[in-house]
Amino acid sequence: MLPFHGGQRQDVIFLTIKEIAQLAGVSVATVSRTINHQGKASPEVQKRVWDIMKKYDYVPNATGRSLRTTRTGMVLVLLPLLSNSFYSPIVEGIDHAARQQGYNIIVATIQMDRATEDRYLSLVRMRQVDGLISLSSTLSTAEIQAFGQQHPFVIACECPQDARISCVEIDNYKAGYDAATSLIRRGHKRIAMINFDYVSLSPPLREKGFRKALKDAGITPDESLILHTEQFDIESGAASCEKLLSLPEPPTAVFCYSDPLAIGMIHALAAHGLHAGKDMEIIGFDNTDVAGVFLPGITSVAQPTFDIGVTAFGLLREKMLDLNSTPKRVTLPHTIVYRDTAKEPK
Amino acid sequence: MLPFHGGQRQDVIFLTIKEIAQLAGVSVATVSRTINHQGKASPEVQKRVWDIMKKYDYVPNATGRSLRTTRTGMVLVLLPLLSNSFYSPIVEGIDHAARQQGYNIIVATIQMDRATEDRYLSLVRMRQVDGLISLSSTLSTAEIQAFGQQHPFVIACECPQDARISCVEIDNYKAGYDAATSLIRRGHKRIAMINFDYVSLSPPLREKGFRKALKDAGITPDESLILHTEQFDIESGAASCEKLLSLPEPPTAVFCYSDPLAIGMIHALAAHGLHAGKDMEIIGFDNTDVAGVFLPGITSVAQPTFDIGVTAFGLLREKMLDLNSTPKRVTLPHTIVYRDTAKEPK
DNA sequence: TCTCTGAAGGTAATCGTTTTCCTTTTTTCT
DNA sequence: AGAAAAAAGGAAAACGATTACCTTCAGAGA
Repeated sequence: MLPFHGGQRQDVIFLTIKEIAQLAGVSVATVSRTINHQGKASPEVQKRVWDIMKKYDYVPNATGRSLRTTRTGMVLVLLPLLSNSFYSPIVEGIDHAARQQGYNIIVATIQMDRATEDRYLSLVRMRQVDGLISLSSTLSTAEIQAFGQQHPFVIACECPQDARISCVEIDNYKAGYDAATSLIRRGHKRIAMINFDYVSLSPPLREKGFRKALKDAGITPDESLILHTEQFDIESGAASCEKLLSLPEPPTAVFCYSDPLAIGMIHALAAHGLHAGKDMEIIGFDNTDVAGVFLPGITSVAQPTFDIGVTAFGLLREKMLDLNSTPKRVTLPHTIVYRDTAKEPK
Repeated sequence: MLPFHGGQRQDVIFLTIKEIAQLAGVSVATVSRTINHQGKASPEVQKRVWDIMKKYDYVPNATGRSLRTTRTGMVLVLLPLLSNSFYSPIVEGIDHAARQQGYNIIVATIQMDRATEDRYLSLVRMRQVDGLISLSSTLSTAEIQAFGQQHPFVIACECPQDARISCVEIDNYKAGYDAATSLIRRGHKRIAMINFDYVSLSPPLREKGFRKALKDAGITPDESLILHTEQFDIESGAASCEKLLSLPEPPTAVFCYSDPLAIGMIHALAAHGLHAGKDMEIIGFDNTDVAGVFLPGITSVAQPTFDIGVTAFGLLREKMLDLNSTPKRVTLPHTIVYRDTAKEPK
């Protein structure tokens, strides 16, 4: 628990509802009711109050209001980091939905650091915000569930299977299956996967789907073609590419866990005088904006990011209205955006 | 002014300081003083209070606290949009500095929409946050100044020349001068500039610096080589490139207002079978993360983003401590990061 | 004329803290 | 030992809104 050293703002004068009431010659109740459009006051009185408020540039104090109503109108969104264009449209979706219900969202990054995450979780506990949407958490399943029991809390994109909490995500198993199938239908037989190996939930699911697709097509997965990296960044992609190229029989297509991995692949191929899309087909994941901008354009599995955001807020809203409502689990459909590095089959 | 419909959170029970006091057999004053490390209570009493708080998982209510102290410990950061990697490190810098002073930052995007911006400005007016750092505003100079007089408010990156308000930015004139000079020293004589033409403050400054560098080198700026675009995106870059290539005597080097413009140039060159860095040298701006990732690597003018963030919070802190302190204007140094599209001179 | 109803509006309690005064007890100094 | 000072802790007044409850008054219906 942090100490709190109050530093006042005594330097600027501003009016309270009491003074507005005095100036308008009515009671504070009437002013409050006027502000909140609760009728009760006659039109003439309301007009007088509005005029005074405008004249003196009155703005109600959010803190006083929140204390009384036990609601702040703010929702916290936690991201791992800001500089990942995958999250932006999700946040926009949340914001869009929140705004329609009169909420403001605030965004904070946890930098995948537990202490930082705790600092922001305590904003919820202290009721400085009304609810929380987390796009990536360092919490254990048990902790997630416990927190969700105490506060409106929704998870997007990385939902623990067994936590009783509202969440929204794509079907990662199916996404892996679809990506592999797409490459198979292009005629590839030796297909690699570069997977992310951190304690994260989606990688094993995508890999399972990937393997199943191969088996369904009568291809036995070659373990030397399934690599795991500790980061999903460009360097890891390049390193993995080198490994694959040094095999006696390199793959002709690769499914990457992320777009940066795909970019690393392309870099490494270029260093060998090879071209992604011609000498090797590549599919990335998340359809981040660089995928559409890169040369060559990167084929990528796209998540319905904006909808994920909208849905997440909807789920949170239910929880804010009734904390005891039963948690919902929503799955949204993904797509594959075909560009240069892997053409559309057929 | 928005009405406010209180929706209660009656469903979950939690303790107040009063109940903690009762359970510990002390007064609320003692509990409060213990929480805030204000001494006064004996060590034994303090321990008893901490134990009770831990046992019952007590967390002080931020709203009650804020109402009394007139401070929320939150600072609002306004961005144009989230999906621009230029802003991320600035926000990280702000966050870093804020954290050291016990503040939390919250990020919101204004989507370059006045109504949206107003909604967030009213968070400041309602005192739901203690201060505001804006990385891009749709407000007029007069409005900016007025707001800065009433609330702690700092601007970063795009500071109106004549507003009396604290701000931090680079020297855009010098940045334009340096970029041009770099190309001149590489031996180029026909140097183009693709500038941004929106009501923004930095474009004319950078252009002035660009022109001055040419003149200082004895080169008369060729007006057909100085283009203005309404967006600073990839499409505009490609379109501008086409224009330049269709000239009787195309330039051999280009200075772009942004990295996306540079990427557009590269795309268009590639479409003509030309290579950026070989057939034409290109310098972008902001050193966004795609610049380092792209093939070829994009040479770009880099702003000291993290430091801009740290400095911005420092300036805001001064204003939060004393709203009447005289505004400061800070200029930080830029650099040029050389990659493939324009080699370092000499 | 009398009662009843609804509208208009005021009074004061309340939300959960922090902090200003107090009072009481203990320690220190002479 | 006695006075002064310091330490420990409590009671209650803020902070600025919302709202439950009450009062007054005008008009309707009998």
